[in-house]
Amino acid sequence: MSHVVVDNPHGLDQQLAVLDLNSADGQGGGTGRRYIPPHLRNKDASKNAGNAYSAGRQCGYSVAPINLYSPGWDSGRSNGFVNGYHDNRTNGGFGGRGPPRNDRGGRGAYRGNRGGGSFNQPLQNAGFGSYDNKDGSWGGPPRDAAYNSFGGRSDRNKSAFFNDRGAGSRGRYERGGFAGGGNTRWVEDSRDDDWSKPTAPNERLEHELFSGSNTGINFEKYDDIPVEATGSNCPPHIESFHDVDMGEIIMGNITLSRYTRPTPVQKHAIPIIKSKRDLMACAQTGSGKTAAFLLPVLSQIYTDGPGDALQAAKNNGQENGRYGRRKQYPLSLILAPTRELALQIYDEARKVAYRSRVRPCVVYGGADIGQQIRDLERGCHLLVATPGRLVDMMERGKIGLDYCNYLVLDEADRMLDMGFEPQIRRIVEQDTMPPKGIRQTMMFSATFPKEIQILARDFLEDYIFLAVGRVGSTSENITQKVVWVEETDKRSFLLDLLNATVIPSEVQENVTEAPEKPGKDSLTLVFVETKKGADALEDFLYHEGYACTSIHGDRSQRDREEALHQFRSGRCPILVATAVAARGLDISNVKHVINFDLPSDIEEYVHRIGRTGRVGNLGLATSFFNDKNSNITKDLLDILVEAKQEVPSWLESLAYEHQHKSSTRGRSKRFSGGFGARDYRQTSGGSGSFSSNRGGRNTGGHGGNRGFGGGGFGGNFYSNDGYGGNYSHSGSVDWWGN
DNA sequence: AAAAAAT
Repeated sequence: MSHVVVDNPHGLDQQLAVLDLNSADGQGGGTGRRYIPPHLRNKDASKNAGNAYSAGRQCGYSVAPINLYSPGWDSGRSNGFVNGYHDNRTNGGFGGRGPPRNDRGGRGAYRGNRGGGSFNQPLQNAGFGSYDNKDGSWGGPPRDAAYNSFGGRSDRNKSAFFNDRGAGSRGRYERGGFAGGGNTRWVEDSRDDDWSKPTAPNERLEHELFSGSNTGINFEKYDDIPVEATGSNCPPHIESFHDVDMGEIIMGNITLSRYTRPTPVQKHAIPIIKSKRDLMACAQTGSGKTAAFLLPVLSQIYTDGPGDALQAAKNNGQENGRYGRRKQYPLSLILAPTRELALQIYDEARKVAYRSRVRPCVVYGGADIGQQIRDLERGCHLLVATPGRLVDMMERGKIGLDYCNYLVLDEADRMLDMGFEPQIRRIVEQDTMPPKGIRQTMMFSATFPKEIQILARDFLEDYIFLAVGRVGSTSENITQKVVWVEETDKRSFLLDLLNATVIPSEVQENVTEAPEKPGKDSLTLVFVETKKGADALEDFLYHEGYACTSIHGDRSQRDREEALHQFRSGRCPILVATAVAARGLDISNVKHVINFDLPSDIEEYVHRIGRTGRVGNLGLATSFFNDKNSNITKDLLDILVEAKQEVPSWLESLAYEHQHKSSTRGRSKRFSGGFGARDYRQTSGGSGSFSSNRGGRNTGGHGGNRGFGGGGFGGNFYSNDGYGGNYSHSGSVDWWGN
C-alpha cells in the first residue's frame, strides 16, 4: 500500500476543465454543448417518455383481474411525497450503534487490516456489535446495553419480562391449530395467540427504527414508471396501501415509516402477493421492492400465525431439553446476493415487524457464526440470508426450512451471476422446504435471462410476471457524463471533480457546506475496478485531505459495514468502492457517482450509476473513459442515447470504429447484456435497432427469451421447453482485455 | 490480469 501522493496542484487548466465538463471531454474535442446541471435537466418534462416500454405490449396472457380487494376501503391517497423506500433504514436501524468512530482514527485502524492482513485493530462496536443490539430483546437482557439498551423490539422485551422471568405461562396458541403448551420460549413469546394484534409499543425502539427514514422525496416521477403484469388471473393493482387489508400492524408500521403511497412495484406486487400468487418481478432495487414483498408477506404471517412451525419448534425444544430451540423454523426466507444487501433487507424487515411477534434474523458470511447462531436461537420467523452461510446453518442443524412458506429470491440474476445456483438449489430443492405450489415464492431480478427463466420455471408455480420500468439508473433523473481521462490524469481529475462538486452556481446559495467538503447531503461514490485500486485511491484521497473511506471484498465484513455506515451517515461523504457496492445498495443522498474506472460490462455500469438518482432524486454520474474502455463503447453509447444524455462526439466515433473493428465479436458475460432491464424497457419502447445492436449474444433465434421485450415473451417463456440456445460465453472482452 | 461469496 504505497501512498502514491500525486502532486496535484489543482492546476488552473484542470479546474477549468472540470468546471466545464464539455470542454474537458476531451480528447475528441468535447461535445461543445452546454452542461445541464442535474437539477435543471429534470425540468424538461417532455423528456420523460424515455424509459417507457409500451404498456400495450401484450404477451399473450389474458389478464383477468380478480376482485379480491374492495376498492372502496378508504382509498385515501396522499399526494406528493412518498417515503416508501428502504433508504435510510440503516441510519435509523443502526442509530443505536456505538459512538461514531473517529474518521481518521478509525481509518487508521482498518487500514491496517487491509494492507497487511493483520487483523486486530480494535474496532469498537462497529459491525457486529451493531446488530447485536438489534435484538437485545427477546430472551434476556440486551447484550450491548451500553449502546442500545433496549435494542430489541419492545414487544419482545415485554414478553421477556412477562414470561421469561415468570415461567412461561401458556400455551395457547391455537390459531395454527395447535394447543400450545410447554414452556419453551417460543410459546412464551406467543402468549397471545393472535399474531395479528400488535404488541406493546416501545418508544425507544420505535425511534431507533423509524427516526431516520425521512427523506421526503418528491414522488411524482414515479407515477410515470411503467409496470406490466402478465399471467393468469392477475389481481388488480392498488393505488393506496389502504386498498388492500394488510392488518393493523402493517398499517401502523407503514405510517411510522411515513410511506404515504405505494410505489409502482408495490402497487402491483402487494396485491399479487396478498392473493398468494407466485411472482417473478423484474425491478430494480430502489423501486421500493423490499417493502413490496415484506409488507404483504409479513401481513400474511400476522394473519395466519406461526402455524406448524410453532409445534415444530416446540418439539425441537423438547428434543433438545433445556437447550431447546436449537433449530429454528423460519416461516419466511429471503435470499440475497451480498451481505450488505442482506443487512439492508433485514433492517427493513425490523421495521415491518415492529410490534409484531415476528422476529427477523439475518445470517451471512464474514461475521461470527456463533453470534449469529445465538441470535437465531432467540427465535427466528423471518430469515434474511446469503446463500453460503444459510447452507452452513442448515448443515449445522440450526435452521429447518420445513415450514418456510414464503420464499423470496432478491436480485436473483446477481445471485446466479455470482455462482450461487448450487447453493440456491440446495436450499430450495434439496432440503426440507415445502415444494412450489405449497410455499409461496417471489423472485426479483433486474434482468430476465435464460438462467433466471429456468429458475423461475423450477421454483415458481403459475406465477405472475411483473415488469417494472427502471427508476433510477438510466432514466433521466441521472445526468450521465462521460469524460475522456487518461489513466495518468485520473487522480488529479478526480480531485478537481470533487472540488467542483458540480454544484451548479444557480443553487450555490442553498449549499451550506463548502463544495469540497460535501456534507451528508451530498455523498459521492467513486467506483474503481480493483480492490487494490480501491485501497490506493482511498489512500490518495485521504492524503489529499478528504473524508473518505472505502469498501471492497477483501476488507473484513466489519470494516465493510463500518465503511458503509460512515458513508451513509455523511461522516465520510466519499466512498471508494469496487463492484461490491454496485448493486442493490440503497444509500440515500448519493449525489454523484464517479466511475473512476469504467466497468467492462454495461449492466455493471447501469447498476453503478443507479446508486444515485434514487427514489426520484436527481443524480449525477461521471465516467472516466480512455483507451482501456473500448469494450464498453458501444453499449455505453446506447445507454446514453437511450437516456437522452449528451453524447460526446468522440464517443460516437469510437463506437462506430469499434463496431466495425469487432463486428463479429461476441459480448461479454453470460447474460449481462442480453436483456438487461434496459432491454425490456427499450425493446418495447420502440427502438427497434436496439436488440439488433446487441449483437449475437442472445438475440439469435431466441426471441422468446427476451422477457417481454422483443415480442417473444409469450412463447417459450412459460413453456418448459425451448431453452436451447445460444447462451454460450461467446468470445468476450473484459476490462482487462480478456 | 476482477469481484463476489461459507470456512
